[in-house]
Amino acid sequence: MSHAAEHAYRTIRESILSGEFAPNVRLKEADLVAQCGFSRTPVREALRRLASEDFISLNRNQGAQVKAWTMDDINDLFQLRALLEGYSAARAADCITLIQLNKLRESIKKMDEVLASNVPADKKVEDFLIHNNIVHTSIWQAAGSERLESMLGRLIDQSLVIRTARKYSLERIAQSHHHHEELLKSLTAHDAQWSESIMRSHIHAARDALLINDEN
Amino acid sequence: MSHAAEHAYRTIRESILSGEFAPNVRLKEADLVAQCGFSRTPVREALRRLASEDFISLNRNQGAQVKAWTMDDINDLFQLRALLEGYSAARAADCITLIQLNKLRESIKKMDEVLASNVPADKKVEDFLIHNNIVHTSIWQAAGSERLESMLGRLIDQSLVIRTARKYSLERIAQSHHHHEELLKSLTAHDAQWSESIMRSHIHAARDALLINDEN
DNA sequence: CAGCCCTACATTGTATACAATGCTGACTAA
DNA sequence: TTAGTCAGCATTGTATACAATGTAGGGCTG
Repeated sequence: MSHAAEHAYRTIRESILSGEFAPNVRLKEADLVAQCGFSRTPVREALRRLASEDFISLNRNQGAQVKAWTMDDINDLFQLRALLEGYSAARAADCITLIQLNKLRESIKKMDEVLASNVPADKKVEDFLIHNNIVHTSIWQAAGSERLESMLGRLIDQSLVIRTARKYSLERIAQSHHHHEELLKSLTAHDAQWSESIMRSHIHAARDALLINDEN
Repeated sequence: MSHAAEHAYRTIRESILSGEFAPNVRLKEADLVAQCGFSRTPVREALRRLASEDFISLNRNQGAQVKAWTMDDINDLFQLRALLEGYSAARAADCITLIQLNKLRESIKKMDEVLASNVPADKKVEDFLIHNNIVHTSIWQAAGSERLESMLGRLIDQSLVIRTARKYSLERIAQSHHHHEELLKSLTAHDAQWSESIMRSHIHAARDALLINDEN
């Protein structure tokens, strides 16, 4: 994607993720042009891409609208994530290399350090999520399917929409961390079934955490 | 998608599927404009969409190139299809309605008629594939997840690229038809595991058929 | 003669003007 | 009063001109 279009894409996407553009709000090209400073062409390109990634819906001659998610959508999303991430873990178990395992171990160690560190809880959560993300993408890569990787990437992106403004408790994160450690064991043992099961649990637990938070 | 852009999209897509645009061929905007009669704007929009659907790859300032598929890609594609279509069948088994079951029965009956009819083999195969497609999409719908539906839609579209110029033998199609009949039974019984298993077999058999053909 | 740079061209990226479309609200007729 | 129609406007769709970028080929230099 070219420079202006890429920039427009990121800008609009961030505005949706941050909640600035609320669900069901209509996005007019002219406004977006004013906001990000490029002409309509790259803005339109960004909108098409956002539509293909399910952030917005486009209706002919009626412009773009930020998508609203129902509880069913969220459940659906996590069920599919559980299925695909589980599959990804199983495949990774079969063919993960020592180098990849070491990288994984490294990231998990960093999470340990983050949890043990003496920084504010918010910062802790933020840092943790960064390494969490690395762990997951590393496993996708180890699974060795670009197609699977891109499908999962999209699903994760979509779940970011939901996560906005949610708080993760430190207890939840500690649980999540235990999953990671078990995952490292199962992958080291090259045990596909074990890896798949623990990964599925991990995703289901994440969904549970979100839905619990939602009731606050 | 708007009229001109939609038309350009279909035109280019058909040219790729038919093999007119061979793998690794570079697609220049100017040529495509000449071919489909619209201006560059809708053609560019079509190219972006085709890229997001993995038909082509785009490099900044270097235009579009038709994607080439390796044997690994094909295997990957069908593995993911087996996983997702299996999941879709399992979900459908849980919640399929009598009306949906009747529609399915109807399509399968039509396939029966096609197989029993006295038309040329080519025409038979073509008609069969149309109803085959209806059966699959009906099951996705019954599964009740739009996200799953759209993911499967993309995977199927991609497998069309491979199918180009392949011949399906009537024996293979008959086998496929047996799967459909068994699937109807398992769904009628609301048996999720059975439905998932038979669907997975169905997809794996389809892959096998393609790869066998490839060796001719 | 080989390697590098530099220019000209081919191609894509961006801006903007113009066309087409759908919506809103006022006016008319039953 | 209300339903329907039509004009004007707001907005998106398309075409095209211009800018930026990458590439190829020739000439220069060591």
